[in-house]
Amino acid sequence: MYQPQNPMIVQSDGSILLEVHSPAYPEARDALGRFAELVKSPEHIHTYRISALSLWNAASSGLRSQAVLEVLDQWSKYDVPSNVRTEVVDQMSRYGLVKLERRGDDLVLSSVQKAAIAEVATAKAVQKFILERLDAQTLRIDASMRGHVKSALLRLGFPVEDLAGYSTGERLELALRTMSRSGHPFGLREYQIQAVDAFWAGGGVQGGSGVVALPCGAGKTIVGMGVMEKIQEQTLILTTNTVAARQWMEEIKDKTTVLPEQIGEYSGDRKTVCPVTVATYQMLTYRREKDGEFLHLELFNQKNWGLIIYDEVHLLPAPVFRITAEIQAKRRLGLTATLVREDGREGDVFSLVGPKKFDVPWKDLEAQKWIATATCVEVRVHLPEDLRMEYATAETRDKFRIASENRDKLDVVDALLARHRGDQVLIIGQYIRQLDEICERYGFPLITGKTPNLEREDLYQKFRTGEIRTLIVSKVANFAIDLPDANVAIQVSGTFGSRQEEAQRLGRILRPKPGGAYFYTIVTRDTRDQEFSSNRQMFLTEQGYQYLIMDASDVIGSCGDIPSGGRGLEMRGSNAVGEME
DNA sequence: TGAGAGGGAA
DNA sequence: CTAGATCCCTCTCA
Repeated sequence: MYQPQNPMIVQSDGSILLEVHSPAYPEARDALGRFAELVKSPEHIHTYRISALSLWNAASSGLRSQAVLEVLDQWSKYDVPSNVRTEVVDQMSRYGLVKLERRGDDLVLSSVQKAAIAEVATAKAVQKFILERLDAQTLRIDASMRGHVKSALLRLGFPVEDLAGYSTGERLELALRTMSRSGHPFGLREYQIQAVDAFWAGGGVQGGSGVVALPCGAGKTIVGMGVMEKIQEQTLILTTNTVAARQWMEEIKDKTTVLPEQIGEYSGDRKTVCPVTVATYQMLTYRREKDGEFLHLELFNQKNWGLIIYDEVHLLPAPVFRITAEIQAKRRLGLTATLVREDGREGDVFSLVGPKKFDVPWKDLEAQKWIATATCVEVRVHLPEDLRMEYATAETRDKFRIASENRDKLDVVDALLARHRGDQVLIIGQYIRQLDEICERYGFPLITGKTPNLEREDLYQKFRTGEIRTLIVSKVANFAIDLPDANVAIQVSGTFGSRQEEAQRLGRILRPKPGGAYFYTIVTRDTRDQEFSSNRQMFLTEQGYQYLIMDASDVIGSCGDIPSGGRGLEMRGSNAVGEME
C-alpha cells in the first residue's frame, strides 16, 4: 500500500528516510529516535539506520518489537520490507535470549534456545571462559570472567541479560533532603524519579546496572543521588575533571544527609577515601613511567563499594573499561547526555557498564519547560577572494583551519552582538589565534586553558552579576561546568565533527529563561568547515533541533529579523516562548 | 605546607 | 587528523 502523506520510507537495507518538512515529522522523529540512529541530516530528508545495538538498547529500556513495528507501519509510505520486520523482531528478542545467572557459587549462561547455547559453546572468543557444559541449555563459566564473557558475547551478537546479581557493599545510611542545606526546597522531578526507578526496576537481581541518558542541565547529579538513596551503600563516583568532582561533592553535601566528613576527594591534590569518594578518570588511568603500572586502580578495592557512578560515561577511557570488566558484581550507574562515543565503543558501555535504562527526548523536557527553548542558527559566510587560492592549494588538514578562521566571520559576530545587546553572550571558538583577534576587536575578556583559576572565577562571577555581558571562551567551555549561564552562544569554530561538543555547547544556554535561548554557529560556505559543522549537528538534530540556515548577508544586511520558528527577534523578552517546528 | 612551573599522556 | 585542555606526576622556591 502506498500512503504518500506519510513522512517515512523504510528500505530493505535497514536505512530509513524521513522527510523533514512533513507535518508528521516531529512525532515520527521522536518515535524513531527510540530505536534508530540518525546518520545523515541534510536539509530535506534525513537518513536513520536501525542497528543491532540501537535495537538492543531499545529492548533493554523496555520497548517491545511490536511497538517498533507499529511505529514503522504508522509512518511509512510503503509497506515495511519483510526482512526489516524480521530483523527488528530477531534482534530485539536477542536481548535476554542468553541469560547470565548465579547457581550457588557458580555463574551459568543459559538460554531457552538450545541453538543459542550451542553457538555460544563453539565460539572461539567465549570458549576459554567456559568451565563445563552442564546440559544442552546451560554452560558454567568462570565467575571472575563475568565482564569479559559479556563483552565477547555482545560481539557475537548476544547481548546478555545479566541476572547474576550484585554483592552487598558496606552500608551507608542516607536520605535526600526536602530542604537543601543552602535553604531551598528540594525534590526529584517526575522524570528524575522515573530515571531512578528505571535503573532500579526489578530490584535485587535485575536492577542495579545501566545507563541513564539526560540532556545537559537536566540534573544527572540528582539522578545519581536518587540512586544512592535507593541503595544505601558506600559509593565511588568517577568524573572527567576536578571541577566536576567538586561539584558532585557540593551537591551531595547540599542535598543529602551525608555528612561533609563522609565525602572524600581522591585526586592529584588530595587522596582521601571516604564512604562517598569522588575521583577523576585520569587519576585511574595514570601509569608510572618506568614500568607502566597503574598506580591507583587499588581505589576500587579500598572500600567495599556498593555502587560505582560513571559520570559522562561516553568519555570513559580504555583502562577504566578494563577494570570495570573485573567488578561486574558491583552496582554500576552510567550517566550521559549523548551516549554516542566518537570512538565506536558503545558496545563496551552496553556490556560492561550496562544497557540503556532510561532516556528522554530533549524536546520533551523543553516542552515541559525544564530546559530553555533554543533557536539554532547556522550562518554561512563566503571565503574572501584572497583566501580562496590559499584554501584551494592547501593540504587537506590545513583547509579546515583556514576555513574556520575566516576573518569575514567577524562581520557576522558584529551584527549578532548588535542584535543581542543587553543579553548574556558567550563567544566560543577553537583556535586561540582566532579568539585573540576577537578579543582585540571588542575588548571582551578571554578565557582559555591558560587562564589561572582565580581569574576565571572572578570573570565568571562578574558575568553572573551582569557586570560583564560578553565572554570569549576557548574549548574550556566544553569542560567548565561552572561556567555561568548565558542566553546567547556564538560559535565561531569547533572541533572536527564532534557531536558531543556541539551538544555541550548548546547545553551552556539551556537553563530555562523567559526569552528563550539562541545558538549561532558561523561556518564558511562550501568548505570543510561546513561539512564538519553538519556532522557536529547530527546529535542535536536527532533530538529535534532544527538549524535555521542563513546567509551572512541576511544577518549583516537586514536590521530586522532572525526568525525563531517564524517569529521575529523582537519577541525576545516577552512571554512568548519561541517554537522550533 | 602550599603555590607554581614543566613534562608526559591520551 | 590538528589544536587545545586537562590531569597526573615531580621539582623548586618561599
